[in-house]
Amino acid sequence: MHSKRLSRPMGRSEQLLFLTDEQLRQGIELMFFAYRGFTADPDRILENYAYGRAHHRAIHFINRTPGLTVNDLLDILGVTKQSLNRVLRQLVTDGLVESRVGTQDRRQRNLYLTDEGIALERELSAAQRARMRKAYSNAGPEAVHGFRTVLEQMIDPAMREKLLNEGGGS
Amino acid sequence: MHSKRLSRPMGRSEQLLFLTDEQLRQGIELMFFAYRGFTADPDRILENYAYGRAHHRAIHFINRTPGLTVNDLLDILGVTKQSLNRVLRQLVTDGLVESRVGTQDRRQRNLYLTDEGIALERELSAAQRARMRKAYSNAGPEAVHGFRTVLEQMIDPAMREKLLNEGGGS
DNA sequence: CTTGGAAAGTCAACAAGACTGACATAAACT
DNA sequence: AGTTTATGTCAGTCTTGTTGACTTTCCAAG
Repeated sequence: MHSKRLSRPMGRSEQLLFLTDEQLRQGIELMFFAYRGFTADPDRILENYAYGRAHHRAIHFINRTPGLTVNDLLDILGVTKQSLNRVLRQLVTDGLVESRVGTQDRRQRNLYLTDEGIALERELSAAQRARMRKAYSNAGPEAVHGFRTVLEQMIDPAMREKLLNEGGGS
Repeated sequence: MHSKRLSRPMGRSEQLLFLTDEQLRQGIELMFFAYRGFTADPDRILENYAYGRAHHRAIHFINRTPGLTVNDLLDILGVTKQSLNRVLRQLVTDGLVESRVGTQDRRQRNLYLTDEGIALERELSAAQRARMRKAYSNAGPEAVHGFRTVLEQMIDPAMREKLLNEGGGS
């Protein structure tokens, strides 16, 4: 255990980390309320389009990695193909997502946002980034680093590896 | 780390915080994946009881504040009373929650966990605390402080006030 | 005291978005 | 040729949200 030293004197590591059940409970509730705040803005926007969080997630990751396959998206989102397919079909029908037959492997479908899809993605991510930016600014750079460090630890190990194999940590 | 160039000169705080869209996007995805990890353990446990996340939330907050009214819980959870009522009815029927008619105002119902309810709450929160404890330990005390600071900033202001009026600062 | 409105809670019906299972098609692999 | 893989679809179920209509209880104005 790599324990960072604090400026003030401390006892055992439990004390250092304030790992009482009460402290942990506060952390748990913080996650709950913060996640709700985090999704509030996009949820409001999506109501105007008769879409839901599922559509947002699909749009987000297609935007991040244009040309990814349905299977790639399935791995990221962790839902069933039937569930994803309903959402994807709507987005393709509505002209927000384009599904092109793969070039090397023609069983695959490569997914891309259309101009309209890009426009919605911008609207959604702008709102979410604004909230994130405000939270970061108010908290300060040291806090942001800690925020990221703890959150990374909370991700399921298998998923964390996948992310590191592409996103490239800071 | 590929640093993006901005079109305008950065203000001091922005420079410090690296608030590029790419950095913010990483924060957004971190929230998404971390929240999924955060709820994974309870979700697994709840399957054995044919309950869902909604039941977990109700149980959690009844345990935290025994005797709270349905309206109190409604304010915390931010769902409709009809939605909460279904969940609550199941829990009462199954003998995990007791609903006592209010003493001063008999329209109200004060909610308490039964021994069985307390047992399930323990099982769920033990799993969640274990994950939180591990994340905290791996990240270190300074990171934990930053984590809490940023998350607090992400909560909707109205909700944050409510929490401060009871939970007390760290 | 009565009455009318507001508040708390309940019942019923419906919708979004997860799930499973079965099956179809096309392409790739062996 | 036969099997596996990638994708898509149909049908049905479950959880958990929603709205609308309703009862019971409380309180306050007449």
